[in-house]
Amino acid sequence: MTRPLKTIGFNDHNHAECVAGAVDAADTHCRASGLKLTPVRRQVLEILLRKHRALGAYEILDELRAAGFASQPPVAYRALEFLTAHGFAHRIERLNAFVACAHPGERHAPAFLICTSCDAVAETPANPRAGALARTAAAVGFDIERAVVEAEGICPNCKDRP
Amino acid sequence: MTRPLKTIGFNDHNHAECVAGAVDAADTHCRASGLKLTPVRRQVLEILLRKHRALGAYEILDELRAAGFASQPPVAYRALEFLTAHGFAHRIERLNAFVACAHPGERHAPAFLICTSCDAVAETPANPRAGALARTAAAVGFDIERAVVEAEGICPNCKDRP
DNA sequence: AACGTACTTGTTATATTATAACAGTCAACC
DNA sequence: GGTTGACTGTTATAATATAACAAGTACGTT
Repeated sequence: MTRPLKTIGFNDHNHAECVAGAVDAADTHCRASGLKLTPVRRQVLEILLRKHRALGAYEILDELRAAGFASQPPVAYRALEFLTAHGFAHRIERLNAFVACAHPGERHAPAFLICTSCDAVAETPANPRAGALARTAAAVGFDIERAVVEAEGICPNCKDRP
Repeated sequence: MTRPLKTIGFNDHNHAECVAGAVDAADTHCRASGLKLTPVRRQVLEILLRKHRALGAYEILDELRAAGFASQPPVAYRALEFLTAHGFAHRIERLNAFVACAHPGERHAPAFLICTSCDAVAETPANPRAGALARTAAAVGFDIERAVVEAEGICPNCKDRP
């Protein structure tokens, strides 16, 4: 039995397993779609998954360097472009940072909960076609193609232990 | 008689009047609240209102320079900090840019429609406490303090004249 | 008027985030 | 086995943002 309300990112879990599983899933998806999960890309995905929070491009670059990869900015940015383009990671506009995707593979419209106390970022599905904004947009004739939805606040863990 | 559906930012209007009115409103609000709408701040607000789109800090800086003000980055950033802190302007995270507020004065939670074709930005009221994201947050015990909601797409003007 | 205080501005320097441009590498395909 | 296209490495630089401190200004108090 699953606990859906706990699956959006603020709960404890077996992290090694979670990382390996997500990398495997990305691997499988790439194979199936003719995409190349090259060593740099895989490494960046693994870094994001392991840190399990939003990382700036230059933090990722430091980790890449530590892992023996090239460490010039374009290396990180190109890997991140690949990962975000194919839904394996997302950019958090508010933080100029990146997180591994919680629901990789499927095309989806994510929304994020950002804890301002511990910097944790949780992803949750959004529906750009529902809600007041979608109705407003429709009413004025604006066609929404993509939406950035990032809520900042205090996560349950930080609330419990202030 | 007003046309409420047309008031969110994509319509034509008497722009000189709209700028002057908004600056006056800010002026009045500042006087009433003990805030200082200093020359630089007023000028930045006027620049934002006149351009009527999202402007980067360095674009604003160029305009400030043209108007005879100091032109080092902190000058612009400080004015923008004042204007955004008091609700006379908003930061658009997606664009690293700023827009004049469409509903200055009142404390409010704005959402934005950003046209990817003509760069127009329209503001519309959002309610962070309604909607699916708010329910998800409540369900997991996340307290939302602030939300970034920025939809990108094609505005009615660009749709009509492609 | 003289003073103190809080805030605002001007300025220098630098940090942080991101991309352009081009040369070299590699794997897949014909 | 050569061509092609994608990926990587590297240099350089662009774009966005802030720290730190000196100097000026408004304003209430004496």
